Amino acid sequence: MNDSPRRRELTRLAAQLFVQEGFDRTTVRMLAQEMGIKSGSLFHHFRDKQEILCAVIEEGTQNALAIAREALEACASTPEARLHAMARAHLETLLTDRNAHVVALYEWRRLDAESRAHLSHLRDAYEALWQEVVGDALEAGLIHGDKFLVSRFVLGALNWTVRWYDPEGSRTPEELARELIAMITPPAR
Amino acid sequence: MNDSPRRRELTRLAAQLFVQEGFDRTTVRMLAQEMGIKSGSLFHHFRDKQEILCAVIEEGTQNALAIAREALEACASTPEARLHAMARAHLETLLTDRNAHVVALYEWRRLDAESRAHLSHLRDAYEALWQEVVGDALEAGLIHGDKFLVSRFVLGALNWTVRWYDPEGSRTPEELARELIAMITPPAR
DNA sequence: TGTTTACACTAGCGCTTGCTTGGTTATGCT
DNA sequence: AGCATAACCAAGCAAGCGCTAGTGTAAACA
Repeated sequence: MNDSPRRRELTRLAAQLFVQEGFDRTTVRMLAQEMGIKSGSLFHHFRDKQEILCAVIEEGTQNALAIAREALEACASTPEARLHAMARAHLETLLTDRNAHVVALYEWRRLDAESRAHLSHLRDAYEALWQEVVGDALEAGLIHGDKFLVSRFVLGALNWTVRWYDPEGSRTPEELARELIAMITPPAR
Repeated sequence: MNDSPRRRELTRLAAQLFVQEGFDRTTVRMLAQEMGIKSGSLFHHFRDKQEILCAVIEEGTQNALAIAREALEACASTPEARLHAMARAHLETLLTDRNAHVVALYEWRRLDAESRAHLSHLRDAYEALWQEVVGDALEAGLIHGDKFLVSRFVLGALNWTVRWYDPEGSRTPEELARELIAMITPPAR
């Protein structure tokens, strides 16, 4: 019941369906068909439908966390570079792992109590990373305001992009990140 | 089938249930019970379940639009005052009409094609208002960046507040609006 | 060679869903 | 008084839901 390569693949397919139809409207039969098996076979890989949702969100969040940490290690250590790296990493995960993140954003409330508690820790770790980077930028005088408030405003702006951002359009995540950081930092430095 | 006072009341109750349970998990029987009638009677007021969702979102959006327009008329005509008035109005609607807005944010995709088309116009009108105010602030040199991009970033930051903002907490919408505007405007003016 | 393990199948149980039907009661106008 | 209309109810249909039980099969291991 733990994670096999097959389960990974199924989780990816499930994420896609959850985005298209929403969690509640996605039936186990639809999931099974998309996976090329019968509905009964699905419960060999997942205990119940809830566990599929949990798996989708967990993988998405874990990827986001990993990518953010890599980005921080790879970039320069100036507060501005770190801020930019975080924003860019966030936007890139939002694209490469789009389905999982849309599910995490829109179907969070369908999680039962224990799944939610488990995943909350992951999400909190990610937000703590943001607060750390934002805090450093504040101390350096790069931006101004309250650490938690700024973190939340920025995360909101970034997450909202899934509503309007078109990957086929002219802007890259790199540019988008730069424009966001430019918006909250004074023009003359 | 059009809007009676009773229908208004029912719409308000529906919004509350949709927030608690989500649209798909809210059954017509739950709706009816909350309204103090039997499930069959529900279809005297609404053609089908979809129409209830549509009514909830329509009223929320129309209120937001009205309140934003009032706020703009009531405030000073400087770009900064107008920006602040819009942010504050948005946060206040998000509070007073919280249920309807949460539904609009999270259950938008459950709308069928025609409802969505109808409501898109309302939403576009609201966003156009923001773009106008942001555009003026840009021309006045108050903020910098792209008109559409800034509008979307700001709207994202504001809408995200429904995830974390606690009305019982120490911050008022007024303060929150001020802090957001401060974040995107250079400190020295 | 015999046994285990992983994965899939068929069949269907018990329950809930949105919505309809056909009829009853309350309100208010003429 | 007579009538129209709005609001409601009890009962239930057809479809679909998540999930279970029991079985088959092919590869991996002893």
